[in-house]
Amino acid sequence: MSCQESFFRELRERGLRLTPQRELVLSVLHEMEGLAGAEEIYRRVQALSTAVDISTVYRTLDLLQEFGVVAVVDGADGQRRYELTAGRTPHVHLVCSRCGAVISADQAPVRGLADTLRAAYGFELDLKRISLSGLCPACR
Amino acid sequence: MSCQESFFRELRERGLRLTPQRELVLSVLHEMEGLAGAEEIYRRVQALSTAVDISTVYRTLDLLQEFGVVAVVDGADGQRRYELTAGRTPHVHLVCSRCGAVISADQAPVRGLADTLRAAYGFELDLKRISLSGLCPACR
DNA sequence: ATGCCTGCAAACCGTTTGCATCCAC
DNA sequence: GTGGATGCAAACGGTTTGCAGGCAT
Repeated sequence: MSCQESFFRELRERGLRLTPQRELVLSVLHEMEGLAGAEEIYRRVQALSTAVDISTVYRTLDLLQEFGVVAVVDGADGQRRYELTAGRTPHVHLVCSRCGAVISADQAPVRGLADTLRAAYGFELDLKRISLSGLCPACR
Repeated sequence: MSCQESFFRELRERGLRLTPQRELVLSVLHEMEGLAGAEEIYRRVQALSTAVDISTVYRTLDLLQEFGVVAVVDGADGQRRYELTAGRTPHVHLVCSRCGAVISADQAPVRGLADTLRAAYGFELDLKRISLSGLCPACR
C-alpha cells in the first residue's frame, strides 16, 4: 500500500478529508531528502501549485506529525524542521552548532540509551524527535 | 574562588565590564534550580532591581553561554531555557513532549553515546546542550 | 447539505537590534 | 575621557489564529 493510500485511510478514520493541498505537501516531503523547514516546503509546494498558503502547509505538517509520518526537529535557530519517516531507514540527527551541518546517524546507539532511560527513569524516549547538538568533524 | 570572581576575571580578560545588571542575572541563576526561560529570569531579576531591561537579560545570557557557565536548551515550544552549570552535577534533560515536565538524568549513559558518535562520525557531542524529547512516566 | 479546509490577513511572542545615553574602567 | 553597556522602543521572523467562503464527503 502506498504512502498516499495509507494517508488517505488514516484521514478517513478520523473523519478528515483528502485535499489537493495535503497531497501536495506529502508529495513534496517524498521528494526531499533530509530535513526542511516549513518555508522551504512551502516554496516547493508553490512550484507545483501557486495557490497554496503557508498556513495550510503548517496545518498539514501538524497533521502529519500527529500521524507519526514526519519526524520533527526543533533547531537551535528557532526553526522547526520536518522529514518523512515512512519507508525510510530510522536515524537520528547530529546538528553542528557552529556551521549548522546535519549528519544522519544510525539509530542503534541511541536505542541503547532509550533502554537505559526507560529502565532508570520510566522515560520513553521519542526516537523520531531526536537531534543532538555538537561539533561536526570539520568544525572541531 | 567564587563564581562571581571567576566571572569577573573572565570579563576582564576580554576587556568587558562587570555591571550590576550582570551580577544580578548571575545571582538569580545561582538561586534557581532547573531550567528557566529568559522571561522568568527577567522577572526574578526585576524582583531585586526594577531598572533592568529584558534585552540586557538576553545579552547577559548570551555572554554566559559564550563563557560556558550556562547550559542552553531549545525547547519544543520555541523557548530557550537556561541553567547554571558551574559547580553543579552534570546532567541531561528529559523533556516530556506532552506535559512539558523536565527530568534531570544522569549524564553517564549519554557519555557512552558521545564516545560512540565520536568514533563513528567524528562528531563531538555537546553535553551541555542536550535535551531529549519523549514521554514522562505519568504521560506514558 | 454539512462541516471540514482553505486563503487571507492580522495577531502573536520570544528574541534581536538601533540608537542615544550612561557609567565602569 | 573612552568605549563598552544599558534602557527604550521598534523591528524581526517563524508560527498561530479568526474568519468568511469553498469544497470534499
